[in-house]
Amino acid sequence: MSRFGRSGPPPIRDTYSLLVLNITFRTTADDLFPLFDKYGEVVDIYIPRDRRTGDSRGFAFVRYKYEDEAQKAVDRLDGRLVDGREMMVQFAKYGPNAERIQKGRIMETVPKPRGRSRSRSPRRGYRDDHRGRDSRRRSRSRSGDRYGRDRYRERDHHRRSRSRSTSPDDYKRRGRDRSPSRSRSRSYSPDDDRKGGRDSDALYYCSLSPARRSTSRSPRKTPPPREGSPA
DNA sequence: GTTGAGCGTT
Repeated sequence: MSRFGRSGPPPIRDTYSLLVLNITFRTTADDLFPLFDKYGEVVDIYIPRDRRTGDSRGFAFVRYKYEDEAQKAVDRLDGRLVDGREMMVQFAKYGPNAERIQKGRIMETVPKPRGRSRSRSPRRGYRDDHRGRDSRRRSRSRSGDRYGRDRYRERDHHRRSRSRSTSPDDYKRRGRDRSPSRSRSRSYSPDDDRKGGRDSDALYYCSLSPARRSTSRSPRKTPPPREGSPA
């Protein structure tokens, strides 16, 4: 989901995507918005996050409306010091659906209603795209060993947790909680839970997290106790 | 609380 489009991501074919790399993990889209918006009309900004922790992966996607503005932003914002780190701005090479895009613009083979020429070549010349693509998608950092171990531990923990769930004790607790007749009689309705879930229209830039700066930029040291307590 | 090559919707 985009921060600028509540109705969904805007058409990427009409926008120029820029890839911003080397940004801090604390940098948000709102931090890049004023920087990129100054050099052109930013259509949308999206920063992929981790589904586990929810933190930024260290890069962002900025979409411009015009190519010249995007090029200018690349030339200007490339190497700009943001939050103490130089971010690298460059045109995106691949689209969200792994489409090949040039100069930030998708050059997908649009289904041109050219008559019978539509189904001429089923698939051909795509072998080059399949190679050299396995380097990524692994851990987001070179410390993947640590993450791999952590993930393994997490998996083990999850397995153990599930194993514990299947223990007679838990089973008994669960069996007591849910009645066999009730579980079948009553079915939860989505409206029951989400009733009154009013969307926040005032939520323009929900990425704004001033608390981040407050906690990070304001290393407020805890007030020392009245007396030195022995450790 | 950490890390740093890369390409996308929570």
